Amino acid sequence: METKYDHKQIENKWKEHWYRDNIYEAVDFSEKPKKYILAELPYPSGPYLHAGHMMRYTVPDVYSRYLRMNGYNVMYPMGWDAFGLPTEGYALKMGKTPQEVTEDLAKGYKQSAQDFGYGIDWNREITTSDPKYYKWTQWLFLKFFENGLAVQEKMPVWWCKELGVLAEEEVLTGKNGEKISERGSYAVERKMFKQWVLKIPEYAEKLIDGLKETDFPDYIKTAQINWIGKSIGAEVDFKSEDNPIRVFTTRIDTIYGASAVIISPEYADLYNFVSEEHRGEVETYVKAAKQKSEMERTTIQKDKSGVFAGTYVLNPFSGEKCPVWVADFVLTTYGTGAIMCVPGHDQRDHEFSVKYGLEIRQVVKPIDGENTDVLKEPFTGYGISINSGDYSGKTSEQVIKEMTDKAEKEGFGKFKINYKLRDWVFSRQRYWGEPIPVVYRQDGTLEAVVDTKNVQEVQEKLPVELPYTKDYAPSENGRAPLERLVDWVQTTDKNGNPAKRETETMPTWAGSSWYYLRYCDPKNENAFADPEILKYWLPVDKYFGDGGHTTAHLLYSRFWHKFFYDLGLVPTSEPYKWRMTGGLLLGADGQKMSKSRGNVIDPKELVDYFGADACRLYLCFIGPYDETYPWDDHGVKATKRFIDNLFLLKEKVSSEVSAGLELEKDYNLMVKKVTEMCEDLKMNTCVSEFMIFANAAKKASSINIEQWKGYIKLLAPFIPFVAEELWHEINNLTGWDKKNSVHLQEWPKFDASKLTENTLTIPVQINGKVRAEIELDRGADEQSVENLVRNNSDVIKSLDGRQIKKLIYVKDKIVSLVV
RNA sequence: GGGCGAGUGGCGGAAUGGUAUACGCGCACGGCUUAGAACCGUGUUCCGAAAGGAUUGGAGGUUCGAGUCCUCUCUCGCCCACCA
Repeated sequence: METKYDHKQIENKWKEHWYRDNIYEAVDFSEKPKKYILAELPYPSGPYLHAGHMMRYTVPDVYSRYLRMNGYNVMYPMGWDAFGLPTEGYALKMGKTPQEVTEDLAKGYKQSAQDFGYGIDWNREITTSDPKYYKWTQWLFLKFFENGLAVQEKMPVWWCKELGVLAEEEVLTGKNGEKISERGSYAVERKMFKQWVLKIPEYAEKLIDGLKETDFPDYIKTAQINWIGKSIGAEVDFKSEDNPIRVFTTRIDTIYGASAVIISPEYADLYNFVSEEHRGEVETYVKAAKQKSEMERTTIQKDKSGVFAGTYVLNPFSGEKCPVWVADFVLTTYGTGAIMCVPGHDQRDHEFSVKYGLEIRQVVKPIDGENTDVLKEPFTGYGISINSGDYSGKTSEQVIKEMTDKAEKEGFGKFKINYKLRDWVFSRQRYWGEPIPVVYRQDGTLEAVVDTKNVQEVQEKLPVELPYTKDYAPSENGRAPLERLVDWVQTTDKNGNPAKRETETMPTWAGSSWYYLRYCDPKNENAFADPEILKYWLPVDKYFGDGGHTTAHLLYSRFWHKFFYDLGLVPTSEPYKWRMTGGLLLGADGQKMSKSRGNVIDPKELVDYFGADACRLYLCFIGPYDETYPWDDHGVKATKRFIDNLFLLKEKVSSEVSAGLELEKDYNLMVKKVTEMCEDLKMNTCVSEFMIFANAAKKASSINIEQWKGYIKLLAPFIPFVAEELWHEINNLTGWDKKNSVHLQEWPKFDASKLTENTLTIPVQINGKVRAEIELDRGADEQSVENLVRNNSDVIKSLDGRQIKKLIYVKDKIVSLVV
């Protein structure tokens, strides 16, 4: 295509100046007000940033450039989340070590971010796999350890032989309901393993409460609240000759309707509740359930199954005998692993009871007295208790309180809050991650490598460096690869006795849980960050990231932050003030980009061919940030054409006083709108405004030089290279001086007096339909407008003799007639 | 099954309760070209020759006035999924 400028030459020239002089520097303690704009850091997994990254980082870059020109001290940092599976996977594929590829990939990513002209302060670049960085990841981990929030627990975890242990969040449900790994789509199964876990449920309440302090959009708040899954209820014992069975319920008030107590197949002392005669049957069932759990237990089974255990327990309120059943729809990992089955008032219990012929009894009736048939359909709402002894006639809320109190007083139960949020499995049987800085003493007990408060010890012994090895591939047996480095594993404890190092490593999430803190003070060797500097920069003002991270990364890092806040390590109780989730960029065919489909967009090719500015402008123009779009070559061509036209418009610029008069309104309106839209992050409509002005300017006889300068400044955040070029040209700046960069200039202002005209045309509606237009003076009074309307020929024609019953005049906007 | 979000031209999309379809793509016609590409100009929601009429997934409602607010309903997307 024909082009009016040599984008390569322009880009190379300005890139060189900008980054050498670090014009996008974020200054600690600057007098200017600060803005911390953050976009999730990428994990290096290819030689160049991919198209999705461009989509993720361009709008935040435009926004931070806008803020910088508006007088803010802006930090828009970038780093590389190099530890973890993506980079390790890439290294395995390339037959190199992760260390080697990380260095190359980080270089390539940095280069591509600069090719795109991102306004990043590169003095703050970080890499999570850099020992200087993960020294502090380890130190922070030890804070959790010292405070009992990082512990080892034997627990069922997702496991697959390709990847080892996976976190709940790394497992997805496949097309047929089978569980697969997020990465690689391998079949996963449940296994019992001793695992490091972070006790995030201890912060469940604070994580819910803290949302109030943020300006997150509601859908993100709700997603987090739902994920945490708070349930208020009670635990109650059903007595037996042996130990009682304790159940968790949110509806203790329905206990008179309990037809059974159901325990999960993995229930700890299950066989205490199985009679001799039912033992065989139960064993078969438990075995089958286990099989299922190892294969595809979670295949969506609306179909419930279970077996009678042959024994009975006593309902603590009614004193009735209650049969004990075993069923795999009851989860071991939630509540107590046992439930009371109330078929009249719970959907699942209803299905189960219908299938096995258990008694269905109504113990709550709707408050409005409507008839319900619990035999057909359970009634799950609150209402009035019936058939419930002394409790009958009282409201559900009342009964819940009274029953819980009684259970507590008499010692057979208690008030209880449960959360769906589980312990965060924090160890991985992989090589490429932060070594967990703990040793096993000879007696098998654990010891932290250092006392985090002992400054000298920290400097001497952290980080526990990940030993270099070419033999880093995951083990067939799922054991940690570091176990194979026998010499490394051997160490000593604090007392000089032989000890063994922990060989498991932290998950990818570790480094990214606190990276936004490190950006504030990235080179600090004595602390993860200086408290005073953190106080200056925190919280993050705007956080842009991936939709998939709403319940994983975003929750994790809030958890870390809140814990650090409790320790007095960070100055704010929340890390992020505001969050926006970005959409995806699809291939031109509307499908997710993938090599197998052959629809992958290569940003390097695009930048080479169209230039960075055209690509940036297209990504802004394509639509709102949080939506998903297919790539469209025609779209970039259009933005490229727009930039080309700037080089034609340039010829019309004049410094004559009379120049550009006809554009005054267009220009001022554009400044006003673009300013407001940038504030609202509506970059797509900003581009429309630029085009509208260009269209008007094309028709105008001349453009005033001041208008042109303002236009270039408005364009600067969007097309930084061309803007810099045009700025230097119009100002006759021949050499480079940082302070003359367009990106450090002040944002244009608009003249409100140029926006309004004295006469305007407004529509006249008759019964809701526009029938005429009238011309009037701005601010005209109702009487004069009515005269205009009544004498308007179109109105007279449309009225066709009918009388005006009512006239509504919205000043300077519209006239509405009712006839 | 639950939660959240969204439905506007052939397409991406725009619209503080106040002239729906801005801006761009595509398309059509014209110009420039030996020709094509590129570029430039004009037009382009639909029906209709026009006058006019219809139109924001569908059905109701509130209002002088609804894409926007309320109720019901359909479809799609994302997240979660037996959490007692």
